[in-house]
Amino acid sequence: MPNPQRGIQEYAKRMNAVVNHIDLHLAEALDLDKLSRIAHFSPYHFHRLFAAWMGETLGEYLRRRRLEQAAIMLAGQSRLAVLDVALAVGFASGEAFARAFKAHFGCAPRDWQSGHDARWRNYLQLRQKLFAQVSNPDQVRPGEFSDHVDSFNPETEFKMDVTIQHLPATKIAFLRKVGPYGPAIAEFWQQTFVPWIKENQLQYQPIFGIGHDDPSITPPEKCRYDAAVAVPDDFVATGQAMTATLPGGKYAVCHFKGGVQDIGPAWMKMFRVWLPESGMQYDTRPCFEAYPAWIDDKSSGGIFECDICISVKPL
DNA sequence: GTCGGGTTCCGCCAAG
DNA sequence: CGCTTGGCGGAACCCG
Repeated sequence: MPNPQRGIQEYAKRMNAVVNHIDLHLAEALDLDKLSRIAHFSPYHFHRLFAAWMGETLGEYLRRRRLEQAAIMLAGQSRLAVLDVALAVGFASGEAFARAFKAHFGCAPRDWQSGHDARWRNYLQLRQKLFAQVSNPDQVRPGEFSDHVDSFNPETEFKMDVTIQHLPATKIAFLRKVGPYGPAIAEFWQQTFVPWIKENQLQYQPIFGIGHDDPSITPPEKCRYDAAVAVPDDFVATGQAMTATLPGGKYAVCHFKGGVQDIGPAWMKMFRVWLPESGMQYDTRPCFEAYPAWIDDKSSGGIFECDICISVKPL
């Protein structure tokens, strides 16, 4: 009779297909009927399974994803029209969007947008002050930068010299972690992902860390992270692993070298400082960190290198 | 896997 | 002028 382990993997595969489809087609009309067909379940059965699997109903998840995408777009592009953002994330009217946004984030879309704009203008001014005082670092009072984004390690080389690259689509196998970003990610690599890629003889393939959510917007316990490795087209996933295709297309690529505590702030800087000034806008394809291949002593001393890749499209 | 009913929330019109 | 809020009918969702 059927193996229960197989059953769980089959459910995971179907649920994952739906979640993937939602992220890639956020702007389209996605109702229960359509998504349940993708999952190969009947609508009503699917609804229950999804809620049990994800900890929120399909409707709640879909609305949350749309609002979070919108929040990212608004925070990064201060001149984007609210209505355009609403349509881009799949709301069919600006009114419904404004209401849902306020209910979720506690403020109107426009206030969120201008608030972020003001915060980051302020941040840029403080940063210029810091650079002006670089010959006399003692004059920078401790606590002047209270926000976590300012905790750059001097060892860190992060110059934001960004190039726009056209990356090819890549077949990947990945292990997903849902939970707070930060130290838990490093632990996840060491204890779960690295053993898995070694078992599968994949340690010399390009690898990727895919952060699907912005931790300043998505609740920490809902943040999704994929540790991924490039695989052949005919690769069959083993264990908890899933396969997917990393979409090709335009990415803003920037090299990072530094401590694990600085990678988060580097992402923030890219999104909130570089992106608004770039003439590009964030696209809904996933963003990721790219590593040429696994190196055993990669994180020795806490210093590592990677390329930060942000999916973009012209304004 | 299916059905039905209560409820929420969307989408349109209008005004602030 | 674009965005937000309020009212309202109806569709979609949610859950027993």
